[in-house]
Amino acid sequence: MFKMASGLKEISTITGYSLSTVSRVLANKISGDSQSAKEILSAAREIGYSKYRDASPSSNRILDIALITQHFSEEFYAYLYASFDRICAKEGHSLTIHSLRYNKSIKEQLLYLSQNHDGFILFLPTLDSFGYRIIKDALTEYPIISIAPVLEPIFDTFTFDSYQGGVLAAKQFIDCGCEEFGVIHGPLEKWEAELRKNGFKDTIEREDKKISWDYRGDYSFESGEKAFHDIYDKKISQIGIFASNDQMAVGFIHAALEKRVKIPGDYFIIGYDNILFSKIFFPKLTTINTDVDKLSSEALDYLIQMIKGQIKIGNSAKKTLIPVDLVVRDTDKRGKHDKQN
Amino acid sequence: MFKMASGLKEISTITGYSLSTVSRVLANKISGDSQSAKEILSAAREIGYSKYRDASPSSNRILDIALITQHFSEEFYAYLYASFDRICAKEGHSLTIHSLRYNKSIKEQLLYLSQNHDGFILFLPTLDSFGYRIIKDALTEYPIISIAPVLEPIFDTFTFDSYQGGVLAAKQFIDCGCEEFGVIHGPLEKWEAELRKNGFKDTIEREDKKISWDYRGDYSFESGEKAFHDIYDKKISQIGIFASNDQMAVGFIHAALEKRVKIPGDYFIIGYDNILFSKIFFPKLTTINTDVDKLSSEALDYLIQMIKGQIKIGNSAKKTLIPVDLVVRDTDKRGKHDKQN
DNA sequence: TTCATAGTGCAAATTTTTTGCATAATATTG
DNA sequence: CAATATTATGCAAAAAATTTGCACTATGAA
Repeated sequence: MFKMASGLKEISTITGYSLSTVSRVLANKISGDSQSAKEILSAAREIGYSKYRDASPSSNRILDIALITQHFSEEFYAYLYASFDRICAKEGHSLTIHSLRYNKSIKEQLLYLSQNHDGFILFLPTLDSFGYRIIKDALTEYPIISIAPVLEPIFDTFTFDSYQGGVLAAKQFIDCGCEEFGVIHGPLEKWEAELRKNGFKDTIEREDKKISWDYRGDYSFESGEKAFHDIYDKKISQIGIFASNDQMAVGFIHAALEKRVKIPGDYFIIGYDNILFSKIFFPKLTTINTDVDKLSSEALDYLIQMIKGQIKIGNSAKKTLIPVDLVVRDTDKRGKHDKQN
Repeated sequence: MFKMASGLKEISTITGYSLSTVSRVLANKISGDSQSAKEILSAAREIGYSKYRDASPSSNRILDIALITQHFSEEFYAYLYASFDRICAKEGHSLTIHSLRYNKSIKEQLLYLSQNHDGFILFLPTLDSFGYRIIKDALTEYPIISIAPVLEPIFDTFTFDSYQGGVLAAKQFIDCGCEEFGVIHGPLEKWEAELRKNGFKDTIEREDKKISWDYRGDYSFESGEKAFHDIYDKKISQIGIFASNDQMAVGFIHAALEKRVKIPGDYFIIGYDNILFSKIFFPKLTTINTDVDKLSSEALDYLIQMIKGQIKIGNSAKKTLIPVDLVVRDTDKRGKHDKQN
């Protein structure tokens, strides 16, 4: 098996500093910004000397950050991981990705991970407040942020401004002279789906108009198809529809095309997410785009400040909303030949 | 900051065994299968006692396995991660995912990771033999397997049987009475794309027929569209086409439908990968399915045996091919109402 | 120039880990 | 079933690793 003697002696040999100096750096008795400290910390990390993690988080040493989630076989997850990794690499830190196991205690798993990492980014959309509470209590003083949308955050949270997404969709329809409005909801239990819809609804109502059709979907392609059949049977048309995600929007369009219904024309639709297929398939979907790199970058900067002690870990959890933007393609009122933005 | 005294003393207190016993377990002087060893190793892992990794890899302790790749924002990566994680969870081990950084020495990054992990699964499709050689030399004796398709593997390698995929596609067309055959290649530098095509070609030629049209794509949706325009301009039709991946197949179909060309009917097409959209869009794509769970499971079992010393780490690299299967949907000759399999 | 501060190495002090020895528990064999 | 290995265990001594007191050096501010 692969062996590597680890200890102060080895670090001392590698760096050329005496045992005492090495010891003091690792015990935080020498400022982490000094030349010696940098060399010693980097050597310590390299040989895997574990006590190094307690040392000088305020210094410029490489930080080990864990993104903690539950894997899901969806494009979005691949995007999220790639984005966080890219941003993390830019800052010179190291990112590892972990999926929580349901058959084991969450607390135990996180306690273990906290040994090898300097801070956590949580993305646990299915965890409830109770679960977050347990984590908070198990790891007081440990730097943790969350990027999952929740109503009452326990940790400082960075999420997309879903409400604003709904507002943008509504404004676009209104600007284009739409008179009728409809909504395809996401699943009830998803907090961000609720916000998307509310942003849309509130904006429409502020203009003294109202939502004349709605349908409760579950984010799936199939539920988008069903939504179309619902509205088609009701013989409603000439309506601007906001779907809570692109999959449902694409499902809606797909079902519509089979019935030779025109989009845009008979129906106008705006989705949410800007998935790969929304820009490939015809007609190209107008949608709300989320800038994942921006989320990663803000979240990471904040976490790093926390780790370095520049932000203290408190009990109140602040929420930061990352703006989203409208990508005008072909399915909103204006159609292909009259773009804006 | 979060603190946790670590040392034999603490482990001794937790488990109730004497310091000597704890020391001996961690130094492999007591068989890893004994009751005491299990308790001590598990406590050691929990408190993050680093030397525990040198101890008893042959025992039943939880193994920490690293999946090492370069993140990419594609559905497939999310699938791969989720699959490996699921299988790993089933075996009771822990998986972490890491993306290599290009601006830093690969050797250094892997040496660091080897400190905290018991073995590596490499998925580095863009790495050349030279790069693999460096890794092998830096980590002799360390358990590593690869799941990236290469011609001359340096590490024991598990990949899908791409060649067989091509064979299956060819057989399906032949069984359906196709007389003309075409291919949309993947990019030249991708070894598995070459295999897919060769399996198809060789099978066709064994029947004394030949490929009458081919097109070099790059795996993208757009190159599938271009492929259609190429064949359409050449006025070839009534031909069975094997695309090296689903994205190109879907692009081809999409372009064809815009020209009111019939699929199946004028063209028959089989893709490769079985991506989500291939089963959603109309016409539903006949394609080659890869069983990612099977790959994960075989690869992982093998790696675990390596870690436990049941398979010795040698210099010759063996290749294991995981079978693939044909998913008959609507775009091959038989069409919707006459399925087989 | 003088003083304060931070970093350094040596060697002594302290803490942590390993090991020799005696004994207990368990498995193996005739 | 007794006799004999084999393995696990704890205590205390030995060894190894880490920390700290002290003296000294370099650097920057007053």
